Amino acid sequence: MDMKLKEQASAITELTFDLLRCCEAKEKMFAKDHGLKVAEFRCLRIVEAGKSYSVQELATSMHLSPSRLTRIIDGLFAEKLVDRVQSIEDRRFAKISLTNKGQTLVGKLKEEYADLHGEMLKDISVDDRDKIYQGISLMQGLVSTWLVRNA
Amino acid sequence: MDMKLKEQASAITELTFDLLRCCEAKEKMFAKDHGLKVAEFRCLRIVEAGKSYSVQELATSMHLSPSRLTRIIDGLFAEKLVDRVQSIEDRRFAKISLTNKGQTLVGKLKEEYADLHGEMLKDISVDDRDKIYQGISLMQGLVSTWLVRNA
DNA sequence: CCTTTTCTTTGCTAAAAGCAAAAATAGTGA
DNA sequence: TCACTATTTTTGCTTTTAGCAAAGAAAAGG
Repeated sequence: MDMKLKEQASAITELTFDLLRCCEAKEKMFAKDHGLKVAEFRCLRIVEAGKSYSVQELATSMHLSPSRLTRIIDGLFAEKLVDRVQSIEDRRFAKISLTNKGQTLVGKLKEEYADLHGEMLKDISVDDRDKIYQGISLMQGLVSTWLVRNA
Repeated sequence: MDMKLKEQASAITELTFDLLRCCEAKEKMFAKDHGLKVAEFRCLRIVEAGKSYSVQELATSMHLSPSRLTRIIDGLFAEKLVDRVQSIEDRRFAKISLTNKGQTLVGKLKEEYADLHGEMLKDISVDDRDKIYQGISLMQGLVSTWLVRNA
């Protein structure tokens, strides 16, 4: 009865584990090729041009501690990729946003990172790409809600 | 024409990125709950009972440097989870294998880690689980071969 | 034998990350 | 008002993760 679940769970566990290792290696390569630390790349990748973020927001969406984020932002600030201003409404909050230089870089990063994936995906069928999308989408949703419940 | 590819690549890039962060958080929680460092958990997860591995083999399959592996194995050895003996045929090689204690632990780890995924997967249909499997399987293959070509 | 190659370890350094305490600010109840 | 509490971020410190380059040890070939 639950045998099927157990089997599928095992198989998915294994695959996800391998995928994770590969994707980490991939991220590391990409960041290095662009003169960024992995943490910086990961951070830049989630900030959108024009929006501003608190340290906490960034920490939460990156699954890291606020103190860790302060350090990552320090680095980006030093490279003039982000601005950091105190919020006027509540001066405890920082407002982190991309500088012009940051926007340009992030635009390029997103484009090139998508191109890299395009390169990987170009030789398979549209259908298979859709299977990848659906599968990962489902999985991402599950892991995400599991985390909320269990963290 | 290639518009479809570009779109799909972007979407998959984004999703994979999010999935990665979540799975890393998940691994970290799991390792911590079992009194292991993340690197130790990752290493234990790939060694099978009865088999023996060289440092290099482990390094390659974990996408890490041999020197890093030496240190991880040091830790596991200190906890008496693995044995490390010199190969008799070629004494440059180390032969890393699980101790009894290690086998017991790894058995438990694998079971519980699969259970954790079973927990996540239990409320969706067999069909959706299969979609996850297929999607991740395809993606893992692509990233893996991309890495071989580009590393 | 001597040189070269291969596998692992060691010493050192950098990057990644968290914890606990401090600092700054906001909010609140007496 | 003012003392106390809560929130947000930063700082100091430590741990974990990771790689590089050199050293050590063993094999392989000339």
